[in-house]
Amino acid sequence: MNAPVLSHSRCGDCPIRHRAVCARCNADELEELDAIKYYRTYEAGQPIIWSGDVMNFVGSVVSGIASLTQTMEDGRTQMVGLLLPSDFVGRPGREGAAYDVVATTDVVMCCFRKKPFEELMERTPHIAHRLLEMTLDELDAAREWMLVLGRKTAREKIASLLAIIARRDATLTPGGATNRMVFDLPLTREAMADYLGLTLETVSRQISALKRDCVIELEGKRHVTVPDMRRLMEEAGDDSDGGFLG
Amino acid sequence: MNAPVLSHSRCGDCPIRHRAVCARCNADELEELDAIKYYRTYEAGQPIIWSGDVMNFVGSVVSGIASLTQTMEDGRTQMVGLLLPSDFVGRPGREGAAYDVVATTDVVMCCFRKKPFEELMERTPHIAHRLLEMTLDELDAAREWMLVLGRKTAREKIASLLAIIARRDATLTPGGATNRMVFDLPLTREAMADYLGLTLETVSRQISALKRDCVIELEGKRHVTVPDMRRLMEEAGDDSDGGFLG
DNA sequence: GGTCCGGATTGATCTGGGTCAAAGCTCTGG
DNA sequence: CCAGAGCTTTGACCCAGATCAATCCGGACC
Repeated sequence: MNAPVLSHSRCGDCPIRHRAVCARCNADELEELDAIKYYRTYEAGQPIIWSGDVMNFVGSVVSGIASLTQTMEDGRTQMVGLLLPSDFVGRPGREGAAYDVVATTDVVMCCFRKKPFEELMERTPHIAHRLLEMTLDELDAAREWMLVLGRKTAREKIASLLAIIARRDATLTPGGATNRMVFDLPLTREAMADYLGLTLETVSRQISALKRDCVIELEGKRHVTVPDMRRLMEEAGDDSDGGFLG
Repeated sequence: MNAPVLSHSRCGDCPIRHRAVCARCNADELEELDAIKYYRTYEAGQPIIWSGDVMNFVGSVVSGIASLTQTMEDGRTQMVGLLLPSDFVGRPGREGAAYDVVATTDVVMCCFRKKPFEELMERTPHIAHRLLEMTLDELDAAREWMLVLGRKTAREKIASLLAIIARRDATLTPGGATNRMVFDLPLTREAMADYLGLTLETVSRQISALKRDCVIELEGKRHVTVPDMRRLMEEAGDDSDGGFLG
């Protein structure tokens, strides 16, 4: 069931190093990280951790998408975070996991054994500092999402989700109008519903509505073109441009 | 408009020291904190910081309640955090504030000037460590709240809020049944609505319903008695007891 | 080709919570 | 004592989104 451990590679080569916890490490520190580092793969749908389990590692997503979810006894579930490549998983200094972590697509994780990682962190202020930064980022994202969940309409929720995914995933189509974007939805309608606090039927209807109104174009069920990001941001009820338009 | 700076007092005397950032500091470090520390008061309703403002301090709430809110252009607002005594405000390493912070009741804050605080943090790993812990706590709270906002019914939302306030504020009535609790609501119906993603009318109706069903007793509009916390937790749709029952 | 199966879409209907409106409390100040 | 302001409650009605149910689509596999 557990996927095989992949080959080691120098931490400096890690494909996510630019945003990762080790971004500012010197040679000695990288050496140490390499010693406790390993890669691990998970198939789409596979659980990575269950809420309450003891977590013996921390790490970053290298590729694929994982989600953090909370579930009530009666089955209602709410996704509380989306882990995209370079996002960090794990809570240094905490024993157990606080949420279920599930691989939404096939996922490759870059993991560090927890105990030695914490020891290294103890000795290396800039790693603790970087972790604090990343945690503050997550906190901001969580709180932004609270506004989406608490106050936005279904249509605005969908637009907000598309905007977030575009911000992280999409490539500006070169040469075209500056604010055209193209990407693949990494989530099923049901997963979107769980993220947005909606039902999958409502998600489907609102996506159809956005398509009908030419806010987005769809090719198949997953491939999305946003002809005008500005328009999408308006639909999201978001005044700021999210930092990706000039 | 700005409230007067209160008298200094040794950091060791700080009434919130038990949970505060300086909980583990030695004498030298406390000395340093004292040098950059001051108290500040805000009246109920007064803004403490506006979203986007440059923040030149960090600090903790000593007494009173403040709230973090986000507002859309059309006026819809969502409270994204409740700051109770001992909670930390401010984002070390960040320039601006991310949300509006408003004093919901009269508030006393224990503040540290930001620049020197950050320098001290740079030199003092356990402060950075403590901040990371506190930020992780906030992240957990935010994500727990996402489940409330996304998936719970109005009645469950109210019960969840009452449970949270009880957990932080209430005293177990000594001698009585072990799980009886009494406290004062520190929020108006409107503020509750903003926290819960509801309207104030719905909040009022659901509180009346909980009263009618004997889940709570009300004396005036703010003084609440919970005769059986277990029952309240059930109403909140929360299987766990939140850690305060035997 | 056909059949299965796991999404996704679309329609019909229902309902929880929003909206609009009218009182009702309680405190302050004259 | 009354008047007014601010908060709260309650009622009547409405609508966005949930629920229930019927297809539909596009692979994978025989």
